[in-house]
Amino acid sequence: MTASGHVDAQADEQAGDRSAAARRPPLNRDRVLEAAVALADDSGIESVTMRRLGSRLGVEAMSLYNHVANKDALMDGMVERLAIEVLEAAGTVDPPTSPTDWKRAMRTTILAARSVMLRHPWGPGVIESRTHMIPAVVTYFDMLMGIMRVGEFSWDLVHHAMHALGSRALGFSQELFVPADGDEDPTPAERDRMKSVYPNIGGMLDAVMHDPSEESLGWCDDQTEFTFGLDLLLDGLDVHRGASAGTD
Amino acid sequence: MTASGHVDAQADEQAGDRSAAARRPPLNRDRVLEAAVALADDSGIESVTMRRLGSRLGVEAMSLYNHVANKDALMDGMVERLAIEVLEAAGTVDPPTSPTDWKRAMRTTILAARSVMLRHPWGPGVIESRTHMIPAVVTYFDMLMGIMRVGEFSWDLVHHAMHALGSRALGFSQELFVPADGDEDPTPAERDRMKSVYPNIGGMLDAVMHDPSEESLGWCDDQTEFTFGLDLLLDGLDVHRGASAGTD
DNA sequence: GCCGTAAACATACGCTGTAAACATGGCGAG
DNA sequence: CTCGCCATGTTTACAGCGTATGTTTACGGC
Repeated sequence: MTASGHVDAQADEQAGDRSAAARRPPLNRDRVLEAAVALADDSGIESVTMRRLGSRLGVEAMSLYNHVANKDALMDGMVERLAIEVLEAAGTVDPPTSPTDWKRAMRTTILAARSVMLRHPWGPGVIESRTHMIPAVVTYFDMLMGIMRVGEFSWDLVHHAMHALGSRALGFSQELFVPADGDEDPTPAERDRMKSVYPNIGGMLDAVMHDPSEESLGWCDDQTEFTFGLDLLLDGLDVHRGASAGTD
Repeated sequence: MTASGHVDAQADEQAGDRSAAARRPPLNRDRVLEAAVALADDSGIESVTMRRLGSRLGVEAMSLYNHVANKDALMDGMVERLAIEVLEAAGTVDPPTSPTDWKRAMRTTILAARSVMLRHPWGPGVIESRTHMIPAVVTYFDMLMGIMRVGEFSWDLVHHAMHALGSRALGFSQELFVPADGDEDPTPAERDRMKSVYPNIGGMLDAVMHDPSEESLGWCDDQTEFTFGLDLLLDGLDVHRGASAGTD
C-alpha cells in the first residue's frame, strides 16, 4: 500500500485520483446507510456496530463519523432508507377514484408498506426506537392522510385514525410473545399442562390446531392476523367516516 | 465488622443470625426485582445497569447473579412484576354478567392494565423487547380470553382478537414519533412551513389546534386516542361475535 | 472443631460508542 | 510553485457495559 502510494507528483495527477478514488469509491452518507441496511438484513440489527459496519466498508469505525453524526443518526438514516422504500412501494398503488374507494387505497398502500417491512425484519424495532420524527416517514403518513381526506374524513377523524392505526399504518404490529422460535407445534403433553394452567389458551390451541384449514400455514399466519386487525380498524373507521362527513 | 462477628459460638446462636441478617436483610430475587422496578421508575430503564442496581442495594454488581441468571432474566422478572400488578388491577373488575356484557368487562380490564403502564413508563418498551412469554402475562391474556368466551366468541375469533388487539390488550400502544418532547404547540411559522411540505398534516394541525374543545388537554390526549382505537376494535369484534356465535 | 455451601466480593476480559490528536491528499489563493 | 485549508481516514484512548472467573466470608450440620 505504501509502495503503490509512493508514485510521484505527475503520476498522481493522472492515476492518483483514479487509483485512490476508484480503488475505493469515496465513502458518503448514502453508501454508509446502504451498507448499514445490508448488514442489518444479513446479520440482524444487533450486529450493526460502528466497528463491524466500518469493516464491511473497508474502513475504520471512526471514519463513519465523517458522514453520520453518531450511532443514533445512523439509525435515523436507516429508517429514512426504509421509509423511502415504503414510499416507492406506496407510489405504485392506484389513488382512490372516489370517496368510497378510500378503503381499498388505504388497505393496498398499507399492505405495500408491509411487504417492505417483511424484507427488513429489523425495521419495526428500529422505527419504534426512534423518538423524533423522520421526514420520509412523515411524508408517508401525510400520504395516508390524503387518502382519508379523499374519503371525506373530518380532520378530527383523520387524527384519531392515525393514532388508532399506530404502527399498523406502516405495515407491522409488534407481536407480544413471539412463539419462542421453534415453540411452534407444541407437543400434546405440553398442551395438556398448558390447558390446566391457562384453560382458555389451551382450549384455543385445541380448536385452532385441529382446524385443518390452517394446517398448511402453521397454526398462526402472520399475514392473516395482520389483515384481520387492519380490516377491523378500516371497517370501523368507514362507519365513523359516514358520521363525520360534512363536519369540516 | 470483624469484631462484632467475633462473638463466640453460643452468642452466635442467639444474636448472630439477627445481627448479620437484620443489619442487611438478605438479598433475594424479590428484593432485586423490586429494586430494579423502583430504579426504572425513578431514573428510566436505561439507567438500570447491573452496577447501578447493585449499588442501590448496597452490593456489588456480581452479587446480583446469585439471584438472577443474567440481565435478560432480570428484565423478565421486571415484566413479571409488572404483570402481577396488572393482574391485581384486573382482579378488581367485575366479571361479565352476560354475553353482551363482555365488552364492558374487556374495556374496563384493559383500562385497568393501562393505569398500571402509566405508572411504569418503561413497561411497554421492556415488554416488547421480551422474546419469550412470561407466565404472569400469559395468565392475564388467558383472563381476557375468558371474558371473550363469556361473550360467546368462537375460539377462532378469540385467536384473531388477541392478535388484533396486540399491545393494546396490555393497555398501551406504541406511539410512532412522540412529539419530540417540547415540540408541543408548534409555532405558527413552523406550521406554515410544515403545511407546504405536508399539506394534510398541516391541515390537521390547523383544524385540531383551533378546536377549543381540546385546548385544555393539549392538541393530542393520549387517553382519548387510546380509548378511541380500543373502542374501534371492540366494536368491530362485537359485530364478528354475533356472526361467530354457535360455531364452536 | 471441621467442612460444605451459599452469598458477596474483586479482578479482569471483551465489547460497545465516541472524544481527541494526528496523517494525508486534493484544491484554491498568493 | 508553494502555502495553507479542509475533508477524509487513522490511531489511540477512555468510560461504561455484561459477565466469566477466582477468592473471601458467614453460617448450619456433622
